[in-house]
Amino acid sequence: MELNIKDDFDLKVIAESGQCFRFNQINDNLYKINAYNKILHVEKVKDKTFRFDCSEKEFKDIWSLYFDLETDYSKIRKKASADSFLKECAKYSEGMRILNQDRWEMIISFIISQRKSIPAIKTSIERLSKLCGDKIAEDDYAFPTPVQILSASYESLASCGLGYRLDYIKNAAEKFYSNPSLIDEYDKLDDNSLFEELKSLQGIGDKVASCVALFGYHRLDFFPKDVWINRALAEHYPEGYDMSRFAPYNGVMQQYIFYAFRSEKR
DNA sequence: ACTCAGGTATCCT
DNA sequence: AGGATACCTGAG
Repeated sequence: MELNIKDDFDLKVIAESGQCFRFNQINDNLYKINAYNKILHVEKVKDKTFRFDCSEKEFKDIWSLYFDLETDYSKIRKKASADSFLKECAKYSEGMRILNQDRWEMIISFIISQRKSIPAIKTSIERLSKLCGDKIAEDDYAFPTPVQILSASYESLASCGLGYRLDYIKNAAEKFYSNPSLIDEYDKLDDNSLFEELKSLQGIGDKVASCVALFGYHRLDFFPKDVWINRALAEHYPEGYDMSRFAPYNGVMQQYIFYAFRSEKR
């Protein structure tokens, strides 16, 4: 199906914003997404017009929410004009959206992310999915469920390059296997309680908890601080960065800074 | 060969 | 509360 999207929607910006690890470029205007046990190809066919290789029903049921199409991102982006550096970042990052991604996948993916480069994170996730996730296409595998991870042998999991994070992942799998409704119950919590619950998991600290809250629970006010953000803030806000100005959209501002600053400095 | 990567747990003071 | 240090492994 084809869709005209007037609001901010740039595949490259989203794919390289670091919020997703299974959203990859095939060629200039074509991207492939692995999410929610499905493969989706999205092609930009002309300005503001995109082709999705799925039915209208599937789009309505899954992808509309995944892309957060009900939220007006151009409106949020304009708020960045209140700050000169953010204005510049937002302009560079036009087309950014915060995806609604699978919560369990975000928990494990961001546990994996610690002290890894983005390519290395992607490699680990692909290996893990191929090892124990459902086959959903010719050479594509869904992200494994808790029980699928628990059913895999320790040696086979270790071969996914997870390193010391493997024990964290197994702990999380046990916790959510024994209480499958917990993942969605977390969504009833307010931001601070959610943050504390996530941090109670082994291997989840401030940064990973913020990422899971922002990208899995769509709490748009979380502002994950990674090495790039810390460098950007040190360089541009030596006196300190004031979070209160952009509430409740600090997380969107964080994505603007991350994408723009990392693209420029890398 | 060697450094560093979207950090966190643990052990200090 | 805040600072220092070790940590599996892959990508450049």
